[in-house]
Amino acid sequence: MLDERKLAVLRAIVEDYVSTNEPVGSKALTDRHNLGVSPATIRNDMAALEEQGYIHQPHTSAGRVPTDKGYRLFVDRLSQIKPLSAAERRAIETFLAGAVDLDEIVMRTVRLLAQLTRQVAVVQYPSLTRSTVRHVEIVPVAERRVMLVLITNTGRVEQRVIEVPEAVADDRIAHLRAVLNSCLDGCGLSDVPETVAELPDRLPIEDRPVAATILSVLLETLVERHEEKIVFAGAANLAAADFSVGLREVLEALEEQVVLMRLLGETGDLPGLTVRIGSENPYTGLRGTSIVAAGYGSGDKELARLGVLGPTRMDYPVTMGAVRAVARYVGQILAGS
Amino acid sequence: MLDERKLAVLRAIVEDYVSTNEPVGSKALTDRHNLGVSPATIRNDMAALEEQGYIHQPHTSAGRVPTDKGYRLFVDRLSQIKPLSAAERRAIETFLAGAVDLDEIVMRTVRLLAQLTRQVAVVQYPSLTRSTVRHVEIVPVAERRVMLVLITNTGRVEQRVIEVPEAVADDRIAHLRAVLNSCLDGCGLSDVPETVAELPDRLPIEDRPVAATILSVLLETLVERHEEKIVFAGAANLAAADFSVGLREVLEALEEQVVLMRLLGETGDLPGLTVRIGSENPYTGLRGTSIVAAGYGSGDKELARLGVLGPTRMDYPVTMGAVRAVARYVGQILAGS
DNA sequence: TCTGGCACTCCGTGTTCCCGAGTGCCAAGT
DNA sequence: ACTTGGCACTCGGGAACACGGAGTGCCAGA
Repeated sequence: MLDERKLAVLRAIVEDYVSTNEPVGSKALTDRHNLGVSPATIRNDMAALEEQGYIHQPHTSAGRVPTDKGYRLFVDRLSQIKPLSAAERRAIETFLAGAVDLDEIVMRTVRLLAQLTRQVAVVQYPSLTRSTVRHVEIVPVAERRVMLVLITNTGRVEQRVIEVPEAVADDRIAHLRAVLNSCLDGCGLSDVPETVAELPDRLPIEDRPVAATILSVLLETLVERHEEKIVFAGAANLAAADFSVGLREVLEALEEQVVLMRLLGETGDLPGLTVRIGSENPYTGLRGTSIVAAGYGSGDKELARLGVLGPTRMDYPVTMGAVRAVARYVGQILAGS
Repeated sequence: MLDERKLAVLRAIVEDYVSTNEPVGSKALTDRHNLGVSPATIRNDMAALEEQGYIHQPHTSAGRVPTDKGYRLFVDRLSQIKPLSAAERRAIETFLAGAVDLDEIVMRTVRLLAQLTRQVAVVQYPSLTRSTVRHVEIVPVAERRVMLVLITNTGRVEQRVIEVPEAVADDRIAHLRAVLNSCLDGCGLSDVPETVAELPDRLPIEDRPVAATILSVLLETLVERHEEKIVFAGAANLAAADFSVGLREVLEALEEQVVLMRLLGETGDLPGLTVRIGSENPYTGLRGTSIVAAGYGSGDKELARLGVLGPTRMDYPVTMGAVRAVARYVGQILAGS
């Protein structure tokens, strides 16, 4: 049904269209790729490809343009992820290595990815729920106020100011802190509620009200932040691409955390690398855009996701290479810090 | 030179042009505003205004459009800041009140401002150097690693992982923490270097190398963050405005922290409220845009700035009202937290 | 100093026309 | 059974053109 040559034609169409941004005709194809056959033959193949929905012509007497289905086939079977050049890899390393805290790692990552791919980059903060507790700190800041600081193994820091029901002496705070830490050190965040459940019973009775208040805030912190934080960068690249129409919608989608979450979120077929092409993606305002996303994390567990968003007409092999590489490096950085 | 009526004409031109986005002619003016004179008279006034550079006609036989100089006069002398409606004020309060930490306050503020003005909002994080130390925490995280956490009175938290030259027992850490806090509590961040300078001398000699390491990181943290953090939101509003040309440049400027800093930074004439119109602003890519900015802070000292950026053709009275109001509310929230 | 009248200037829109790229199909060739 | 060259056809997009209308500047009169 789709012999070898038809696939080659499709591949050539995608490549040419991506690089020229103009519908590609049979003549141009035989000129730029040596397919060894005449334009007429190509036309027959193109008719077949169109018949099956892989390409489409905007008007009679125009060249062909790949459809979403065509891109899909291209990504799945006709292309190979293009690794980064050594120079690019070095650039990534040096650029990311300079970051001093989590905020900066994320910030640098998203900028790097935007610059590397010349598209909009999106990075999700490492998930709280999948990381583990490194330290819990309780700090008195006023007579009846304490600050709770939670530090995770990914370097994330959460803090809350808590009103406690009564003034508490410093040594009692210190004791509570010690107990908490001995319980929670290394504990997965999703296991915290369980671990903490019967903790008040092990405390002197007079400390229980305070402890309960603090613990409830701690638990709240965990669930509240389950809706993750996401940042993006490179919006200027959108304007550069000929996004004349729909730019508005795309920008709006980018500012909706929820939409972004869903785009990055649902994981795909390839191990770790998800490509969602045009109409495949769940949000109607993004019909004309594709998403290339990957999970990242320290070690083997996926902490969060990152990716880029660009016009359907993007250079998939290069983009996929960049996303995969950046995801790996960020993982390493997080593991090492 | 500019009598009362000419000013009225200028005001009318600005108002009409802002609302219709089309060059406004003498006929339209007499129709929409009752100026009590005929179109011919208006034409004479317009000729005078053009002569002096307040308005400009794109082509012969087109209406007039305000120049930057015209907008400037309008802002300075012809308009009054328009206060928000009660409903809007309530909306601000409830929206900002829900924030739990500094990140969220800033995030909500920038979104709120974008939504309120339908333009791009820009918010600078409260300056570290102008705030004071609320607490310093030193937390051992591994054999030879400690985490330094600095909490300021604005709720900002900075943390750094530090490699120390030798393993340090917990009680020595605790002692160092106590000393640090007793020195620094309430200390203005800019005074920290001085305050801390001779601190190692007051410690047991064996603690000094460790203390020195930690202190140097602490000082580094202070200066590093002097280049402030800035966020923006509402880019979609740019696309909605008819920014057909230059959108690219504007988006690029928005992603350049440095440019944003300068835009917000230099404070202007009105107490706390800066308006920079079109070519008045320092960055060439932003020729077609105006910035309305204000300082905000808890109490009377200005911690940082916020503002909006939009086309020169913006509704200045309303925008200025919104910016001023939001700045005030954020100040209150920060003071109260 | 204001006003009505008048000739003039262009912008934007709509129309028409034409060129060229690209197609589909067919008949002939391998 | 494919492939190929030839050919008529289609249609989009740019150039040329005309025209209506909004707006102007200027002048003479009130």
